[in-house]
Amino acid sequence: MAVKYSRQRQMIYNFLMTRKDHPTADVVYRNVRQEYPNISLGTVYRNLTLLADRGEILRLQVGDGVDHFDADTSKHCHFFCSSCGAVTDMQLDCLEEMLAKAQQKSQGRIESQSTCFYGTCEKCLDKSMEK
Amino acid sequence: MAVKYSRQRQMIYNFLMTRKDHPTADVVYRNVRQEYPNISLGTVYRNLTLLADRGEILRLQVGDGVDHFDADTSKHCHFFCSSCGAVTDMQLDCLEEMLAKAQQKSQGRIESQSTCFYGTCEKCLDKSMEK
DNA sequence: TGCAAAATAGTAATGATTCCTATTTTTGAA
DNA sequence: TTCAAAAATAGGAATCATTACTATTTTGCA
Repeated sequence: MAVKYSRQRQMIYNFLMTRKDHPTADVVYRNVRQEYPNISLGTVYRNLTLLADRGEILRLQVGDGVDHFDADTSKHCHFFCSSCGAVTDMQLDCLEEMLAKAQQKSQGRIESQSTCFYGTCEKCLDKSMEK
Repeated sequence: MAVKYSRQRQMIYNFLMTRKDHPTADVVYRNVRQEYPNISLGTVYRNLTLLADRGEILRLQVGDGVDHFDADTSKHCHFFCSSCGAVTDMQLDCLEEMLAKAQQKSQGRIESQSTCFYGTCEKCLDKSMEK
């Protein structure tokens, strides 16, 4: 099943590259539709899954019941604000080391890792101060 | 909304304590039903959510589309085998340190962390060797 | 250019989880 | 112990993110 080019997939990927807020499939759909009005939601889902399966993007699950997508496939962590639902990047330099340690401890083969921190983001902290 | 005792919740929690394989709500339901035949699936979901919200159990999302639950709330990581779907525990000693580093880097308040490794477990590696 | 493989749009189906409501259980106080 | 308010339950309906289906269109190689 060789992958063939499609304008829709290109637009989905391009859109994802412009965003650092880890949009959901529905957000991708609503945005791409502005430029390409009759793209279908199914196409968005199918292509996000295809891109994720091929390792070109990341699928994130942060616990809000919806999958998020990230065009940045470099090793990094995420932070989920349980107050506003924002998903942000976090760079931590110990990830390589952590993966190595895990591989040592495991009898299986470890291929990837995902870390998410939970709490309240700066903006939401400030807002709760104001009250 | 004070929490009142219920036999159903007690059985759900007791069952979860006996298991180290991080069962899903449906697995909890099917097992608890053996001893308490007319418990309802909604009750299982409601209580798992209540227990998780109160921090007495953990809700895990490993990417298979279903939530898993863990009665072990101590700091540890998980490993998800993408071949058989098993979820196992992994002890890594760098978690405290990692949380501290993350808190340093973040302007927000970090409350918890979740790490999952992905790959193929020992059993599945062995099976694929046999062929 | 012609054609098989792949992709799409649009819609229906799935399935985990949540919601709803009448009834039952729990628990603190009289 | 009895009573009543608050909380919980069973059972079923509803939700909603995601996937599956199918007729049609697009892609890309020979």
